[in-house]
Amino acid sequence: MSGKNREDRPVYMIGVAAQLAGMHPQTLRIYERKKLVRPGRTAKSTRLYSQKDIDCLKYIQDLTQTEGVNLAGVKIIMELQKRLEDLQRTVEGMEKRVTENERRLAEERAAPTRRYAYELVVLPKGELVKAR
Amino acid sequence: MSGKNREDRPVYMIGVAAQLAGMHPQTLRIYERKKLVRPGRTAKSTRLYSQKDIDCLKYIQDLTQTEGVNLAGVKIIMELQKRLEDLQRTVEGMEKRVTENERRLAEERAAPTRRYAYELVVLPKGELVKAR
DNA sequence: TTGCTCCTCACGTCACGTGAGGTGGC
DNA sequence: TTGCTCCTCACGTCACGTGAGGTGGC
Repeated sequence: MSGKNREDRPVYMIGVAAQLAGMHPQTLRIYERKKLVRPGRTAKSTRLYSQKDIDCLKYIQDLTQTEGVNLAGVKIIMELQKRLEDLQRTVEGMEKRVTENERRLAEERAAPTRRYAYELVVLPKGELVKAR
Repeated sequence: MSGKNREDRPVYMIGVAAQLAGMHPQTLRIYERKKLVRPGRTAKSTRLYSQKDIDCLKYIQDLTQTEGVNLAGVKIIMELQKRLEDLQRTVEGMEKRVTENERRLAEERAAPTRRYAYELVVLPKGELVKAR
């Protein structure tokens, strides 16, 4: 993976970002102070927002306008969402492991003879095995 | 499992519940209206709070007082917490399944000879097996 | 009767969004 | 210069907790 993809590249100045998100520029400054969004900065300290930041702003807007959540709540909700997504990925990874293991286990049980037969042929030519 | 355990039994009337949670009784009524807590009711519609309800009230108090979250936020946070706990239980169940399967798989691989040896002795007495 | 319960309505406080006012660099 | 950026301060609105006021059943 490369470090930053297109979505992560900070490109919009605050005025454009605010317009894209349908918000007041001052609101974006408030959100940054409360650490809800972390735009990049130019050397001259002008804020630069990425597409990901814009998406985040829209999500915050949904929580505050539609759901009526305040900013303290938004912060915690976003953290929980992140933890949920991480855990969801963990579950998916484990699901793969479980089905893979169960497939192997079934394989191992269905065909033990085949494997053993191979182990038998490594005996020296002409030798006999006596059954009890 | 029995349906209700000790924690779930609604026993405290609103005045006692409010005292235990360190809140105003009226606040408890507000929380019920917003569906943050669902106390039981007597036939005469007097609210009855369980220990679980009291714990829930204390959790809400922590979110509102310490974290500054409003009630809309509390509602969503509690839902997310529940989903996280459910998912956490799923992960634990899967972990058990993974380790159990991997143990069996290792067992199956470490001792194929033992199992095959058994399969060999079911041959009729005195019969011979010729190696290639 | 006392002390609880139920409810509704009103007020004070605080969070937050909007906007004004003044600055500085492309 | 124009239009952006940066910042701080102030005001209006709304959510929510507190409490009053009036009711009814152990």
